[in-house]
Formats: sequence, C-alpha cells, structure tokens
Amino acid sequence: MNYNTKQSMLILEYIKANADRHLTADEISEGLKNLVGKATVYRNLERLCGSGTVRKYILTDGKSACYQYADCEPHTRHFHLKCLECGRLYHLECEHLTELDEHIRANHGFSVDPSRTVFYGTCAECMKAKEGKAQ
Amino acid sequence: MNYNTKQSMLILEYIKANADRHLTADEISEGLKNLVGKATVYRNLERLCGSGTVRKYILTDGKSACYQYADCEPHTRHFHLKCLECGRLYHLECEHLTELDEHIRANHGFSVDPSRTVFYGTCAECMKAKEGKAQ
DNA sequence: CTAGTTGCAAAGAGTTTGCATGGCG
DNA sequence: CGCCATGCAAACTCTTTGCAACTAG
Repeated sequence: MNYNTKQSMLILEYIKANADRHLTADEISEGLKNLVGKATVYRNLERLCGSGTVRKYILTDGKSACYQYADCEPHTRHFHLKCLECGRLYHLECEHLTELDEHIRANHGFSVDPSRTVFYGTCAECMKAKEGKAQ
Repeated sequence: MNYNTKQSMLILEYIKANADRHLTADEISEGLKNLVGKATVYRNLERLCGSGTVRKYILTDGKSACYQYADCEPHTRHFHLKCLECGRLYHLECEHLTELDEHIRANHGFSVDPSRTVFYGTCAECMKAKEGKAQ
C-alpha cells in the first residue's frame, strides 16, 4: 500500500513548501490548479495525518479544517496563537510554555498536546487598532 | 427587539440547567423533545453568543460546535481541557494560568481569551489506561 | 397592530463515499 | 497484472436562509 502517485507527491510538496502556513484543503486544491481532485486532497491529508506527517487544526470559525506540515520535532514545545480579529496565526516557541505543560501535568493530571492546541485571542496589532478606534 | 418567547426561554433554561456541560445544537434540540425547531435553536444560540450569555466552542472533530452557559464572570481565568482519548471536557481554574496569560501578553504581545481557548491532550485516566495497555 | 420569532424546507459549505477508470510497482 | 489511488458526482452533516404564519408587547 501507499503508492507514490504524481498527485500524492504534488500534495506533499505543496504542504512542505508552505510549512509555515496553515492550509485548508481548498487552498491546497487551488494551489495545485486543478491538477488534483479535491477528494484526493482530502484522502491524502487523512493519510498524512495518520502517519503524523501533517497536522490537522480546527479553527474557531468551524468552517474548514487547516493542515500543516509537521516538520518540527515533537519535543519542540511550540504552541499556536490565532488572532480572532485578523485571523492571523502566530507560532509561539517559549520555555515558559514547557513549564505550563509540566504544571498542568503535575498539578492537574492532564497532558497537553501543543500540536493540537491553539490559543485564541487578539494580537498586538489588532489590540492597537481596537484602542485607536473605540477606547 | 428580543421578545421572550416560549421557545427562547426553554432554550436558555436548558442551557442553564446543563451549565456544566458542552452541548451541541442537536443535543439542545433533542433535549427539548421537538418543542423547538432546530433552526430556532441555532438562531437563539447565535443571539445568546452575541450577548455573551453563552459561549461557543469548536472541538477538534470539527463536526459540530458546542455551546455552554457563560455563568462565570469574565475575570475568572478559567480554561478548558479536552481529552482527545475519551472526549471528556475538564475545567481548569488556576492562578498559574493567569500568569500564563500575562506572560504571553507581556512577552509575545498577544492577549489570550480563555473562554475561546481549549487545551487538547490526554487526561490522567486515559494516560493510565494507555500505559496499562501498550507501554 | 407591528415587528421580532418560529417552523419548515431548501440552500450552502465542507467533507466523505461509491464506483469505474487509471497507473504504480 | 493486481491492487491501490484517482476523479467525478452523489451523499452526508452541520448550519444558515427565505418565506409565510405566528405571537409578544
């Protein structure tokens, strides 16, 4: 099983080339200009998620899932910050977060998976914009 | 605007009565045994979210949104932990998290909204179960 | 009486699935 | 050549919307 088809290679290449972004199935499909059918994109993404090559994120709008190449080692305690105002996604790498993880594990008996967790809130730029407008 | 109809009151009562759970629109609709149409449930949930009475969560399956009565004051820094194994949802109230919030704001210029953020991972029980089985 | 609310059913968006065709190994 | 992968379209799920009937104030 798992043949190397032209399409599956195109999909993986595309995701690797955009490893810094969260892509929707639609974006991948359109990025490959109809070289690959949408159903195939979904089937490949599912497979890549299963093998751990790609990670799937569900964003708050709940409309579409996002996928990202999982190039970083699992030990990199790396969280995501999603701005609810502008929609931008930030990557957060910080030892403080490792501590958080350990704290929750030690004191609350829960092991957090940073690769699945997204913090929602407001980024600096949007906070400034808001202050300028209203308050 | 905003009439107090029989249906809207039933929905709010039901959500309040289940303030400790995350409910899907479907669960609410079925909990009210067809006393309220599903479209009405969605419309009321949208309104209640808008007024801040209810909070909406998107869970990792990405299938359906969950709603919960927002009885806690906004100042209660209270996060949610969702176990990816058993699906249970835990509430986490801890000063350490307040600190986390402040840390991210101060050092990363990002204001986290705990009411929108869900930590994904594995709960103590499921970790035990996993250890018992495999490792 | 008037405007917001409901219910139904149809429309939408995103994702999955069935089935015949195509292509990797 | 066998079997998995693909493409298309239909099916599915959750949610939203249009419209006529209804009802709170």
